[in-house]
Amino acid sequence: MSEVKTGFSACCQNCGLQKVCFSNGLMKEDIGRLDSIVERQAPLKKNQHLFMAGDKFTALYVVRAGVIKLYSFSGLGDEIIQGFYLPGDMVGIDALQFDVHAFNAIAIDTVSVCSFPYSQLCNLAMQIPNLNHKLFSAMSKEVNESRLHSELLSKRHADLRVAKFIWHMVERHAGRGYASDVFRLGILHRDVALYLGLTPETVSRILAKFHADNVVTWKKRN
Amino acid sequence: MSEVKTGFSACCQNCGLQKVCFSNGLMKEDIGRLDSIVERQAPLKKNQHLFMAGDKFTALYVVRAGVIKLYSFSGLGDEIIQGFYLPGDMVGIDALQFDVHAFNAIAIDTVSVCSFPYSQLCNLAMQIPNLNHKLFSAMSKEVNESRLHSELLSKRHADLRVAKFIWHMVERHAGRGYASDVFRLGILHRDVALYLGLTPETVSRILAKFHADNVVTWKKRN
DNA sequence: CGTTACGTTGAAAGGGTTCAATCCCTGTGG
DNA sequence: CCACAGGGATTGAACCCTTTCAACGTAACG
Repeated sequence: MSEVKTGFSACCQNCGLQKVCFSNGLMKEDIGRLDSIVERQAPLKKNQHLFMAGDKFTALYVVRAGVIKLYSFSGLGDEIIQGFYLPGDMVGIDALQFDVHAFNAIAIDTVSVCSFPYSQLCNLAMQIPNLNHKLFSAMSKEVNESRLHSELLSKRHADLRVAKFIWHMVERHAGRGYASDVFRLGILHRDVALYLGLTPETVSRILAKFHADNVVTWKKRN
Repeated sequence: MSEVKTGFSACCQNCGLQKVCFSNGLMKEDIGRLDSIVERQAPLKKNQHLFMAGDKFTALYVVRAGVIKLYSFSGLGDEIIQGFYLPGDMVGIDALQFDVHAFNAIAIDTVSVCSFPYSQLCNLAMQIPNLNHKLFSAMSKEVNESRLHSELLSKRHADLRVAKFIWHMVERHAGRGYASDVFRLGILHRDVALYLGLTPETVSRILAKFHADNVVTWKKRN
């Protein structure tokens, strides 16, 4: 779906996502070694799970194309959305604490991922200090993203949340070199609402208001 | 302030926090090596900063006694509280992404911390696979805590947020072996409110309601 | 003993939720 | 090719809860 050039990356060296992948900045030689442990499975279809809460932890993933939604359930029934992962983002860090996944990860799109078996990744990291640091950095990034989410949720006014959310998505797209002023956001209003702690109706109304003010234009476009 | 037995831990070996510290589970010998790089400075006084946003990253910290508040500012003026760190918790992970601290860390209490200079910690981690894994695990824990915070904030009803917050604090105290049904929560209502995305007034009202229902009792007690 | 900072309590106002009805788009099957 | 079904988006009106603003109470500290 999303207009991503996957770049037909049979290997890391000519992957179009090098600038956003955690491998960015490693020496060519080291990237090669990393490449040798990557497993690239068949793409996930829409609504297929990458992993589910409770699954045993085996590997860290990097999104290659599409969007992954991380979510869980609270108390009874209500879904909580923790984040959306775009190409280049690392998924699965939640499982490192207990060797078991704490959340569910589902494909919103058709999604393909690079899979890094944890034990092998660890071995490699022990030999390549830079790689180890990159992993730390990626995890720190995950923490900070999550804190940003908290910041969003603590805004009292719904329009601020929506505005910041859109802005954040624009930035992430820009950081990936995609056209950032016009892009397809393959995320349901329902999911945006859940992510922002709002209802779909509210999101709809606010977007309508933005539209009226010509801040944002449509056809699933921004 | 908080009735913590600091245990006069001149070194890690006889520290009372071993069970909650990230070093938990390492071999005695390795803990010794870890101990050799720890720096234990003079305690922070109330309202003294451990680090501030923008500070260069030099070390990871583990709280030994007291409570650290992690916070930042949004847009203009309004404070956002990201979390409270109790003894045994690791602070400073936010800085790993860019080698610069993203948030402010301030002492709520009198606080003492163990400081682990990052470069030395890294060196050590490269030699002790278990230690490296513990670091990953600690970061994952940080991510998951943060996601829990998001979950709190996405609750619509204020009383649920407060209840879950108290419950979470009770659990954390219990996990540290403190009396979990009666403890001193050295956190201002103002700070609780900010952490929960509410106003102090609302928190006050809800606590009063809980009190009336005999769910929670007082004198800064639970 | 007065000052300051924090907590409580009250009443009014505003904004988001809720529930329900309608619309729109996509995909399906005749 | 068109009609229909179904999921999601939109819109409307009433309600409810939190915020806001203000005043008052209270504990700590010099």
